[in-house]
Amino acid sequence: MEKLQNIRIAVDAIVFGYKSNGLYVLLIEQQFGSSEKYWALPGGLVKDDESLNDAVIRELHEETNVQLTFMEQLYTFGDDIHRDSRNRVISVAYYALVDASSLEIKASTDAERVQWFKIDEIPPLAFDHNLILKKGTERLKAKLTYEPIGFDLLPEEFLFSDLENLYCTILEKEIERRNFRKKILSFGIVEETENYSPIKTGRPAKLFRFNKLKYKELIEEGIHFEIKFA
Amino acid sequence: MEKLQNIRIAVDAIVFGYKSNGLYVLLIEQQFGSSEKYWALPGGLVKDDESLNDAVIRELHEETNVQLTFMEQLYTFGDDIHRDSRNRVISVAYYALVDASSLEIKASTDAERVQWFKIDEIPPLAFDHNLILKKGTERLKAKLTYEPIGFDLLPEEFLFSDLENLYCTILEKEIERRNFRKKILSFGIVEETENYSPIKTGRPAKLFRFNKLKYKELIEEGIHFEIKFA
DNA sequence: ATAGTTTGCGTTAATTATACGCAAATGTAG
DNA sequence: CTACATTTGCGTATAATTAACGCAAACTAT
Repeated sequence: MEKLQNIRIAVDAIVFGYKSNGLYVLLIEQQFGSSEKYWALPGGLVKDDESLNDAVIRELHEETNVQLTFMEQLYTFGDDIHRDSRNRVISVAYYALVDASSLEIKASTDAERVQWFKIDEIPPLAFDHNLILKKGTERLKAKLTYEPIGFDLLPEEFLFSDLENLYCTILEKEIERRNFRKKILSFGIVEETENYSPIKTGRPAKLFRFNKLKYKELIEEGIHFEIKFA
Repeated sequence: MEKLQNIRIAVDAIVFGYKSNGLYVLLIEQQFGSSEKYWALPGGLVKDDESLNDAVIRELHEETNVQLTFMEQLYTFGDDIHRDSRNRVISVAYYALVDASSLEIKASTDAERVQWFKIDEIPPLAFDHNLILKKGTERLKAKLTYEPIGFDLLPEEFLFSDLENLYCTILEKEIERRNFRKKILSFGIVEETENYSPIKTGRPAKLFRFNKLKYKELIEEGIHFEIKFA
């Protein structure tokens, strides 16, 4: 007769948002026991009849109110047996992107407070969530260079300088503005709209849009999206 | 009062091996119920007090006898609630590499038979293991192009033509022999030994060795290993 | 000896990346 | 109204890398 496992399984999500001054992460404040409060990644236990994916979506909906533009499994954290001091919990971590420019977040009953934190100003988090976040940030950086997910952090229509700044700030690298533009345009996945930015400084700038369909077509044909820097 | 979860957690491992005529995977034959036998990836339930990593190592040791040269977490399969028809089981899949040229495998009590299968001759597997294997193969292909893990499939000392063939067969691409050699050597992570191959056809060939230490040094300095093909 | 095979080193042309130059189109300060 | 600061958008010269191929060296088998 097989002895039943005593391991719990949870999901946690890193929600990334970009604003012009940096990369942000959504954290919630949770109460532990009677007094201790900790900031933590949104997440919770998986239900018996629910897919991992659904579990993440449910937890995010319960605790925040974000409209995801991208989500992907990150890693499963189960090597540290005591990552949760109360029970053995294995966490399947996800990371997601949102357009933070058009976003309201809510604080529901589950989580007392929900707040954006700048990626380089993260407080000590519950469990091993700092570790999860580190891994997530590395993955985001890596992915940004070989898949066009930067657009998922921006509004539908955006300035080239926004895109450029996004790459600069997330990858922490300098970029040559003119070569960057040439490269992105050469892929043929970004098209200009007839709209102009309302910003009133310098030469008026066209707004651009990412053509996801076109990108998928080109992938079929075998193009290789890559943004490298010195 | 919190209701306990009724979800089991397992690990499964894809063990890749390379022989001169192709890429292979290690499968075990398992008995289900009274009559049905299925080939499956080695794996099993995680123990309460055991890390995920240890669980994989233990299962592989119990069921096979392989000496791993590389192992990494692949993906966690938990979206199909009925992937195991008996219970809800979430599987954390790993993939590993071995030098198959110097390898004996055993069949222990757990698994009746253990066998290498060529990657394009895989039978229908238990659970969703065909899906896991597909994802693992894609990951191996991708990783091969941006990290020097091909060496983990070869013996300590190898011929350049072996390395070249490995890349050709796994990535299913043609490569230009002379440019490939130049590229690999230009990274400075492969050094020639004073030994020669015992093969008695054509010009005698030097044996080469991968310098892992040197690779790590160069990574620190920021080199970017990449093998691309048309 | 001669043919067949694989290795090892090289050269050249094509492509891609890098580093800039500079005019256009606005707002703003004087 | 003019000069200036600012940001956009397009271009060009040069360096670096990649792709395509030539060919001799060093062996074995016949």
